[in-house]
This record gives sequence, C-alpha cells and structure tokens, in this order.
Amino acid sequence: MAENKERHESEPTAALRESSLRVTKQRVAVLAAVCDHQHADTETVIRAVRENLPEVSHQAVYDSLHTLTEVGLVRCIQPSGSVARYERRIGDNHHHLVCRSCNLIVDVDCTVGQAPCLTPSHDAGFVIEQAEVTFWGLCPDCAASAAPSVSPEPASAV
Amino acid sequence: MAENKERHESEPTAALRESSLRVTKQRVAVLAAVCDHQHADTETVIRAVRENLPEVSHQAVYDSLHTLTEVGLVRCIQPSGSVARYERRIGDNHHHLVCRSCNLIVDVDCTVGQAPCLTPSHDAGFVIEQAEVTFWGLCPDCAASAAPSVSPEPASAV
DNA sequence: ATCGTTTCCTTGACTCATTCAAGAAAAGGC
DNA sequence: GCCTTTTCTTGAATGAGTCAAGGAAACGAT
Repeated sequence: MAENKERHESEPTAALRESSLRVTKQRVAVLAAVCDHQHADTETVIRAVRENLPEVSHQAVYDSLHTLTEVGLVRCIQPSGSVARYERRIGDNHHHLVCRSCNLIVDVDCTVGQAPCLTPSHDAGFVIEQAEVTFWGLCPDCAASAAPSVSPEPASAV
Repeated sequence: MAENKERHESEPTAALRESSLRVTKQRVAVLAAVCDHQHADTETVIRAVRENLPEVSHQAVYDSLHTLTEVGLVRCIQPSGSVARYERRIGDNHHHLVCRSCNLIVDVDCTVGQAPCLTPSHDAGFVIEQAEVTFWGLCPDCAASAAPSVSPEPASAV
C-alpha cells in the first residue's frame, strides 16, 4: 500500500527532481492536477489541488504553474479571449482546435514531416523559436446545434 | 480644402457605411487610428483618437473596436500575455511574428499556395473556420543584444 | 537526526484591462 | 425637423493575475 502510494506520487515527483526543483506537496499536486485535467485553467487547477490539499493558497498555484512552465514541465496556452490554460503534453509538436461556441479545446497533431507554412516566407530577421497554431471553429456538438440543415462542406482552413 | 477633408474622411467613413454601421465621429476616428498604428492596443487607440477628439470615453473606443471587429473591418489579435491588439489588414491570410523580449509584432505572409499544416491531420469533427499562426522568437534587435556571440543557426520552427 | 540557509508558501492588499448599467446625445429614415 | 433606434458618456464593478512581507518547509551539511 505504501509502495502503491509511492508509485502514485513518483511521476510528478521525479519530474520535479529532474528539473532541479524542490519537491513540495503543492507542486506535486499542481503537476498532478494538470495531468488529470486537459487544458485546465488556473481556477480548475486550484479546485483540483484543494481536493487533496484543502489549504493551498491560490498564490502557491500561480507560482507553481509559472515555475513548471519556466522549466518546461507544463505548457501554457492562452487563446484569444481565454484565461491561461495549462497542459502536460509537451515536447511534441501539437496544436489546438478551439470551439468558438463552447470554448472546448482539443489537441491536434501537426501533419507529420512537413510544415512549410511554419517557416514564414519572410522572417523579418527574427530568430524563430516556436510556431503556435490555433484552429478556430465549431466543435461537433456546437456545429450540429448551430446549423443542422447546412450541408457540411469543409470550411477553408486558411 | 473641404473636398480634401472629405476625401481624408472618406475611407473609414465609406467602410462603415458599407458595413451598415452608423457613421459616428468616434468610430471614424477609431478606424483611422487602427489604420495609423500597427497592432495597437486599446490604450494606444484611445490616445490616438483623443488627439483629434479629446473627449472620447474609453468605453466608446472599446465599443467601437468590438463592433468593427464583429463586422470584420478590423481584426483583433491577442498573443499570450498580451492585451488585445487590433489591425486593419484583413481578408488576407497573414500571420504574426512576436518577439518574446520586446513584444514587437510583425506581419508575415503565409507561404503562398501551400498550407498543409493548416489542415490538421485529424480535425476531431470540428468545422474549422480559421487557422491562426503565431511565430514566437526574438526580433533582430533583441537577438543581437541577447546573444551576439552565438552563431545564428536557424531555430527549428516547429 | 538536527541545523542553517535558501527557497517556497500563506496572507491579504492591490493593479489594471475589460465589462456593466443608466441616462444623455447623436444618427438616419420618415 | 421629428421620432426611433443606436451609440456615447459617466462612473462603478469585475476578475485574472501580481506584489510584498513574514512564516514554513526543503535539503545539503554538520
């Protein structure tokens, strides 16, 4: 049982150690909460963390999320009009579909092997670190309820 | 001279009429301000508008920007960590370079003719309306002052 | 195991972009 | 020019996120 508990904590804990961060129960809980809640906003993370650690301050969560983002253990995304959202899936090249109606966010893989549009035609001398792609549209549910009679012709993505 | 003044006002005014919006001096001034200031935030627009119309309320500017965005006369962009910014260039498929250091924003055209990455490999059933691409990196000035000795090997864009 | 230093967390106040609401003013069709 | 509708002004409110000071915990060294 103790072994089981240890094993349960080991992943976030190990990740923190690997990033040379002090292992605190607040950080472990925040990292676990981000794992458990896809694209959670800070409010959601705070609620999730407080299920196990009722006394965490919102500031601890903000600090932890910032620190985890800095060392690259989580990624922060912020589609226009949205508050900051966090995800554990990192290091791969994935992008996001955002529903204009219900704000659902879904991961999408980048088309494998080719990304011509992600090397801008003229980079204005910038040193580019990252290309971030957000697809805006309607999720299946919202699309169905918004225009059930319209033929589902695929909208031009660009 | 009167003709000149009319001609000066005619473009924003005509645009408003074409969009079936009431032509108010506040809206005309807001639209002109967005034309004159690339990627201006609301604060900048307010200051610019007040050069000609010292008494405009900030609310009028907020309302105008929302209305103009709704009808598609301006576009609102909001890179992570930034307040809302507006631009007049619309209808084409251009994206943005954002400097992580000084927050400079520069337009980039999409590579012409091809956009494979902008049709996600798996669209999760979404009806996609728009793909928004943001390139994060360092502008020439910040790159030069940040790491003058590092060889300028091109960072992977993805 | 305990100590001491460094880092982190709690508490509570604060900032600031944006929004809300009510009444006054202007736009545009008649 | 009048009337209705829309928009603007004024002033207060909201809420995500930040700042700052002191107490608590982490962890390397003793």
